[in-house]
Parts: sequence; structure tokens; C-alpha cells
Amino acid sequence: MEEKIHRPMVLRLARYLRVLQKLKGLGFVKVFSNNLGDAIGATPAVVRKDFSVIGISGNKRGGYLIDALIDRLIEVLGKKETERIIVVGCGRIGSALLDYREFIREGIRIVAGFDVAEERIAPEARIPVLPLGELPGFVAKEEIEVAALAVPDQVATSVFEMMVDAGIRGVLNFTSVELKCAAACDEEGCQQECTVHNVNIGLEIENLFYLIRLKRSSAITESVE
Amino acid sequence: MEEKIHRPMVLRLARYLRVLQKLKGLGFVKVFSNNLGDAIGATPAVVRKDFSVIGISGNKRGGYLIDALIDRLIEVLGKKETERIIVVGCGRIGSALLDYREFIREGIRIVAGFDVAEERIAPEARIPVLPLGELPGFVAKEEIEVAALAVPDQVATSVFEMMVDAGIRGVLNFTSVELKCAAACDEEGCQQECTVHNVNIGLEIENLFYLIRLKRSSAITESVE
DNA sequence: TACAATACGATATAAAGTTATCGATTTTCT
DNA sequence: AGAAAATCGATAACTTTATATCGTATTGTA
Repeated sequence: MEEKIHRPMVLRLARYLRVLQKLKGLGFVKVFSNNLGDAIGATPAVVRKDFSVIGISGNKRGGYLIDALIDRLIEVLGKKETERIIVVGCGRIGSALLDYREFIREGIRIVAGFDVAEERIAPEARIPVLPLGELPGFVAKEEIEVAALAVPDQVATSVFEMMVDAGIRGVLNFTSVELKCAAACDEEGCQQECTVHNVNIGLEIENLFYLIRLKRSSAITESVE
Repeated sequence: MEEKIHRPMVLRLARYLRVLQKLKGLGFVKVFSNNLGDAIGATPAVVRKDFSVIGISGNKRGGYLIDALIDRLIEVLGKKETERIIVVGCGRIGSALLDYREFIREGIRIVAGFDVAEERIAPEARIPVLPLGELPGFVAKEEIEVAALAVPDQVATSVFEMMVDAGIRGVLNFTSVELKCAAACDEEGCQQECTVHNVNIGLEIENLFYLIRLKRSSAITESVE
């Protein structure tokens, strides 16, 4: 009883929401499980299962009402006020993030960047870039909970620990270091927990090469024979 | 019999390799399953399982020999000559990729960028940026198989189809459009298959917010009670 | 030389997640 | 109005992935 909302499912829910908002923008009112499945790369069965888990019923023959779906998804995924984040490390990747305008459309707002390099500090910029030392104060004052980490590997863990101490609870990690909250929580009554998601572009590319090599020599999932 | 190499495992194998190469650089000779597990965020049992699947034995009491592991991993993951890729779309994200120096250390080389905007074309740059129209010829001549796609969402599918037609077999997709190879392979005898990995930063951030909200109201995996 | 400690290896078990099946219901077409 | 088609909903089966257990071998120490 009481089906669980597991991680892959949460990701799908967020995708549904995006697609649905686009559909609504186009004037659609209803949607079918197989359309949604196509749109996010899942089977109709998965879509129906997901919706049933979050307690949404469609019409027996007529698909799902987009408005109701959107409302429920927003409810489940959490209030969608603008989500405020910071970017730590404003090198190539970090500054690309600062410039990435799509975030606004997605309800995400970068409120500041942080760096150690003098020449990158720019407190008056559209998105201010501040010295790393000011991070703890800023995070506390602005109640920031999520950050993107794009510093050099060598300093990744130490900067990470500092962020967790400052109150950051979720990190999108662009370094290739495996960040463990344990490292920052060695002390006794440490209640801080920090969720880390890794975005490892190099690894993804390597993996692509592996998979296409594999396909060429025909193997893995398909045609075992 | 004949354990399979599944996807999550492949990702781990690539991570092992990186860690091992660093360890070797530090002069280490042997390594234990729990150390490696810590380094990549897995349990010792997983590490041993993985190694047993790819046919590597450690010393009963003494851990694994790093050199042997590295050799075997390189063998399994495929020859590690430099992996050549292109970047399609040289806007904010695309040009960040072009500038990303870490790739070199990871054996990945971006050999060209492509774009439609006149002002971004720069055939003489360190990494040349060419008009999109030249992509098919370039891909054929240089035998490129993998590309990063960082174009605006609106043109994502059409550019993708063009790339697949040109011979691209693996795509790292930075757009928020779900790319399906089917779309590019509607014709009959279409043998082209293209593996797509999605890197959806906005989605990852949303997901982080969701997870930390969830933790705050104590639920999910831990403490069901 | 014998015993204790440790870490591997393999099998088995469990948990998670996806797909398949089947009945029910509503809409549409004749 | 009646029949057929289509899609939802729930359960169950199956596949995939991770964990746990236990035996074994090796090394170090007494």
C-alpha cells in the first residue's frame, strides 16, 4: 500500500509539468498517457502509474485534464515560487550558468556568484559576483538553500564543506569529485544533510563512446543471440 | 552465468578508472574495495561485484593491483585514444564547452564547433567554429561520432535529425527537448541508431529543491515510521 | 607453526522499478 | 440505441540492480 515516490519518478513528474505547461500554452485541454509518454520518453503505462501514485485520475476514455494535472504536479513538486540559487566558482562553467537565460523561464533565479579571483569580482553586475568569503553571510541573510558548484577539483571538497556549514542543503556538482556530506558532518550532533547531484560531462561523453562501441559490436540489451 | 555489464555499472567503471589513475599518479600500487567504494560513492560489495563481472581478481588479503585494474578497465571501456567530438550550437553553453580545458586531461578533444550565427563563425580559432551547413561534410571527413548539442530548444529536433543523418551516433543533449532517434529514422531501412544522454540543468535544480523540501518534512527512503 | 584478523568471491536474497495483463467505462459511429 | 473502439486503473509478473551472508585464502603475529 501507499506507493512511494521514487527518484526517477520525481524527475519524470518535473518533465510532465513542463510539457503540460507548454501544451496549455498552445490551448490544449486534455492529454493522453501515450502522448505524454512520447514527450518525455516513457511508456504510457509508466505515465498512468505515476499519475495514480500521486493521486490523479483521468477520465476513463478521455485522457487527463491538463489544468488539474498541472495543479496537482505543482502541489506535489512543491510551491513554484521562483527558486533562488547561487553559483560558486565563476570560471568557464560557472559564468556560463550566470549567463544562462533559460533559467528564468524555468522559475530559477541565480541571485549571486562567488569566486576567489579578484578579477571576477563584480558586485554591481546584473548578477553580482562576490568574494567567496562573503558566502556564509550571504547564504544566511538571503536564506539560500541550493547552489551550483563549479570550482576547480582541487578545492572542491573544502569549498563544499564551507557551503554546507553555511547552510546549503542541495548542491549541483559540476566538479568531478565525489562529494560526500559525511565529510562535512564528522562532528557529533551534525544534523546538516546536503543532497548532491553530479553533472559530470566528461564522464557522460566517455559513456557515450562506450555505448556506441558496444552497439557496433552488437551486444548488451538487444539481440543477445 | 555470464553476468552482464549494465548501465549504472559502466558509469562506475569509468569512475574507477579515473580514481585509479590519480592513485597511480600518487605512487600507490594496491587499493582496497572499500577505498574505491568511498571514492566513487559505492559500497565495497558493489566494487567487488563490478570487478568480478569484468573478470578481475584481487589478492585474497591484499586488495587489487592498480596497474592491472587500469589495464583491464581501459580494455573493457574501449581503447582510450583521444575521443574526438564536436559542439553544435555555440551560444552560452556551447562556448563554455569549447573553453572547458578539463576535457583534454580526460582524453576528450573538441575538434570543432558549429553555429548558424555569422558573428560566431571563426574558422581560424584554436577550436574552429564553422557554419552549421558544413557539419555533414565535416563529420563524414573527420569521422566524428559523438557531439554535444547546445542549440535553442526550438531548433533542437531538426538539428538533431541533421546530425544523425550526417552520421553522428551519440549525442550529449543540453536542450530540454526529449530527442528520439525514431524521429530521424522514420524511413524504412534506417539502420542509424543514435544514443542520447540528456543533461538538463534546470530539471536537476528543480529536483534538488524537491528533495530538500521532502527531507524537511521527513519522508521518502529513510525513516518510514 | 598455529591462530587471529582481514578482505576477497560467489551465491543467494531482497528491493526497486518497469512492463504486461485484464477488466471497466465512456465516447463515438452507424 | 446498440455495438465497437479506445483508454484508464489496478494488480501481478518480471527484469534489473543492490545488499547480505558465508566460506576461503593470505598475511601478520605470537
